Amino acid sequence: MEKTHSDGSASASGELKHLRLRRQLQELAQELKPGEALPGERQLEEMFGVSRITVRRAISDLVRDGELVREKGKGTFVSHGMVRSVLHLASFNDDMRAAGFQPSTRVITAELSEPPEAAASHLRLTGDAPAYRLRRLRLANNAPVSVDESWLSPELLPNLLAEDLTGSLYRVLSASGHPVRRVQQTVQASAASADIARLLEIAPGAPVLLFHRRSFTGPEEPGTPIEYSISTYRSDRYQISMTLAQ
Amino acid sequence: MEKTHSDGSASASGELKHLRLRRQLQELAQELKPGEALPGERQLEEMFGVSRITVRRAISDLVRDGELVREKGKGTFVSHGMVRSVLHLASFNDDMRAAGFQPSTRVITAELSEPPEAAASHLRLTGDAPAYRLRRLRLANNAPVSVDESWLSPELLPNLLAEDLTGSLYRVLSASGHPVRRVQQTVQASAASADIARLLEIAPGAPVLLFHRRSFTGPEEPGTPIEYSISTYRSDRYQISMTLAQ
DNA sequence: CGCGGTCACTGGTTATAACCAGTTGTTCTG
DNA sequence: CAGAACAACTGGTTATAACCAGTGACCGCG
Repeated sequence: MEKTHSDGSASASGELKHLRLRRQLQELAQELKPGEALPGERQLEEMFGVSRITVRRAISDLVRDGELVREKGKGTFVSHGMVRSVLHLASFNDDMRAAGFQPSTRVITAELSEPPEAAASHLRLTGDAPAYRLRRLRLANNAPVSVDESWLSPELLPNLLAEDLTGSLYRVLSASGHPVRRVQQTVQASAASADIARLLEIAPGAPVLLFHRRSFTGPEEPGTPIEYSISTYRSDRYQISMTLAQ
Repeated sequence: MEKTHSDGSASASGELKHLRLRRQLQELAQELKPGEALPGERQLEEMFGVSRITVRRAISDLVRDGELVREKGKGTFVSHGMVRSVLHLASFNDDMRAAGFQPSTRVITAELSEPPEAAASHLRLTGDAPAYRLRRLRLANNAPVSVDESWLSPELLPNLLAEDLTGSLYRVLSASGHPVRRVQQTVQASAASADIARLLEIAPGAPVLLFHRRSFTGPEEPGTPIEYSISTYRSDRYQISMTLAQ
């Protein structure tokens, strides 16, 4: 059998090879369960008669869309599910449970450390004054959904590092006498940085939902700043829901 | 001078070539103004002594992050600015003006057409009943910010296609006796599809903020469905802001 | 039996090359 | 002078190739 050869642009049918392969791989993935492995890249290039770079391109697109997951040395796997969250001062754990998932939290970092400018400014820290830095991976059914990076006031929370930080942070703040009463936050779409991507098990550059949050405690308006945080959610496993009226 | 040659992995300094080049290109872009062109890919490979695929990789990352913009046949350009929107029933135009941008709207499609299942379901259309389909590109200072794809009820709006659709759609609905009183929407991060990417002048796969919206009119609760829409916003030019309290 | 090394696999990076398709500017012809 | 054709540029796609680094299984040695 004579092999047809191509150095660029669309195939005979007018469709780009990587787009066609992408669809083919989607179909292949649908016959598998979450966590199951696809054939390796070199196998796929034999199976579909394309170059490895075309295979990688098709897989990269699917990885970015959250349909596939790649692990160096191990392979490429079928991906997971999604949570929809209403915007309110609810805990991650409650949201996950409401959606039928089993939440858990892995504390990656809990330390006193010098905060970035935005956090220092919100927490009204002067000079090189340190703040608590918590970096936590939030999971649903043991699959990563978000990375929360929080900076907290050491003045208000002298014993924070002695607390159990694997549950709701807001519950911990409340039990310490500092319930979060008000939050200002922004939401945007972004591309996952390399280290966040690794934690969330997504490709660097995959779309993520990014929250920047400034939290306040105390009864007065606007309240005393207590937390500055950046939360990064996997786009395939988390979205926001709301009702607006006038 | 002897050319050093590499077939993979990190350079002598331990840093991946495409990451180093990415930083170098960021610096180069900072010396330019939005809209100004970078040197072409083949020039960049000469300038930085890397292969074209490495140049393309570095540029792709910056395009995905919204820092650069690529146009086939024309070149690669420095990118634009950002709007922050509070979640409310405000118009796109008002939001843009509030942020100091000059809004405009380009109507790409305005037709009667068969709606997708989700739109038909919301609008309570039966069988093959058509709906109005509006596809509009929303711009700020003549640069694309979002693509709005709306499906509207022909029953409530018999003369919609005769209206001026380059302003606020909600104002048109209001003037037709059907003010939007309530909206249910979800927000997620997603990767731009090829056709949306083209309209928004971003790379296919770049992160975008995706709104799915169900709008209701009329005084009763929940109201009469009048619009189903999907809006896709460039992540580098649009984000959401909110205050939550308890 | 346990640990370390090797091998065969995995994905990741980078190279050169070829070709396609879009854009723009210049030149030639009617 | 206007339009068409051509050339030189642009980014986009795909190929083959080489090498790197991670993973897991298997084998050999202590």
